[in-house]
Amino acid sequence: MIELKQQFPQLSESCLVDLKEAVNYIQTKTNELLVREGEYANKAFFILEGSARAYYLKEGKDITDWFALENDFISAIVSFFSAEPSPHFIETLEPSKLLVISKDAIEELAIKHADFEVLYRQIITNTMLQQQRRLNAILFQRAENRYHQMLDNYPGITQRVPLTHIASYLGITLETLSRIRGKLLKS
Amino acid sequence: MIELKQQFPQLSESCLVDLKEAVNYIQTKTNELLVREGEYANKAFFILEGSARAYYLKEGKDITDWFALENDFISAIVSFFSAEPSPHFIETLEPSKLLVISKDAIEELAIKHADFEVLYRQIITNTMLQQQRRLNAILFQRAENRYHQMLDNYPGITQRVPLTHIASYLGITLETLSRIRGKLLKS
DNA sequence: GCTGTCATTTGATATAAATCAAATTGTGTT
DNA sequence: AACACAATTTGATTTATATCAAATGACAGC
Repeated sequence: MIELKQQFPQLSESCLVDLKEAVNYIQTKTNELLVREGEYANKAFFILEGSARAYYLKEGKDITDWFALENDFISAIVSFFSAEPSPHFIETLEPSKLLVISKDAIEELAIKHADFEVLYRQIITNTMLQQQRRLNAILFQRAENRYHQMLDNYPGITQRVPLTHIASYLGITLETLSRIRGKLLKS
Repeated sequence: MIELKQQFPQLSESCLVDLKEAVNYIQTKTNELLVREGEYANKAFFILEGSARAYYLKEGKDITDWFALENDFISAIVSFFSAEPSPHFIETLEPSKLLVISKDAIEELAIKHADFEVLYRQIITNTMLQQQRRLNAILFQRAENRYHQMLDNYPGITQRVPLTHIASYLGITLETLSRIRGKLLKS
């Protein structure tokens, strides 16, 4: 409870009480699957500690679609929001502590508590805006700039996450990323 | 009123009454600016007839970021949702009939009417999912496939919108698009 | 401390698409 | 119809990044 209050100070007491009822707390090791491809992934995860990624397999290749670090939400958004089987897997990238909440519970909370509804809408909106930025980066920036931008947004990510995942997230190959990093060292 | 009811059959009568109060009806010619760069673009537009695009100027180049046809919403999403000055312009692409509604009015309606709130959240969610698809297309599909996908999603768009805009939306140059179209004719 | 496996780097070549430049087609206006 | 101007096509060359292939580095388990 105290924890939730710190994480979501904008929520009212009564909302926090109901939220506490609705969430489950779990702990994981590295590389534990939270969502599998094909599932109806009606759960969202909030990362208290550790990290996770959403990814999918495209012609056998593992493509990271989303990273989440501390205080981020992560879900298999396609399945979560459109109630289709998930194209995404979600896995932890480090030993992690997570809160889990079902979509039904979220919708209930949103109906009952206006402040929760605002938060929910904000999270969706922020996700959309972040995708907007990512789209922009991929359309109009060189691989090198995208990598630097990523370092700005997630400092230290290269120490926490294998480079393959970072490369596929940036839409480049592992080799290209390696060359970019190599060039950086010299200058 | 009758019009609104047809456009939004999921909304309750009382909500439709308030919505009617909140919207303005406007008619435009081709290439009329609805939003200018730098504005605080706190308006959303619903297209009854015609079409519009959101675009921005990137190093002098005109980049289309979003198309809207009949029954689509369009807004300068960055400014609309984050209350920053808009990087986007919005202009009509054909003579159009539009509904205009302010963000404040939307927020009020969302507080007062749960059904409107659901609709609002759905629109944001759909925008996010569409961006997800677009990102995917740009990351993993050839220019040629992206063009065909666009034709599937917006049949007849090439007759309604200059190719430059379609090219920049797809993240390719006008010349490349022209070659793709040329190749298509031969096969 | 060695060994095997996975992660990363480095190298050579191929390719989709960009860029630069010019030609052609289309369109609206007096 | 003739003109100007915008939209589109076509051509030659360049470039960023992918792909294929091999070498090196790092680290977990014996």
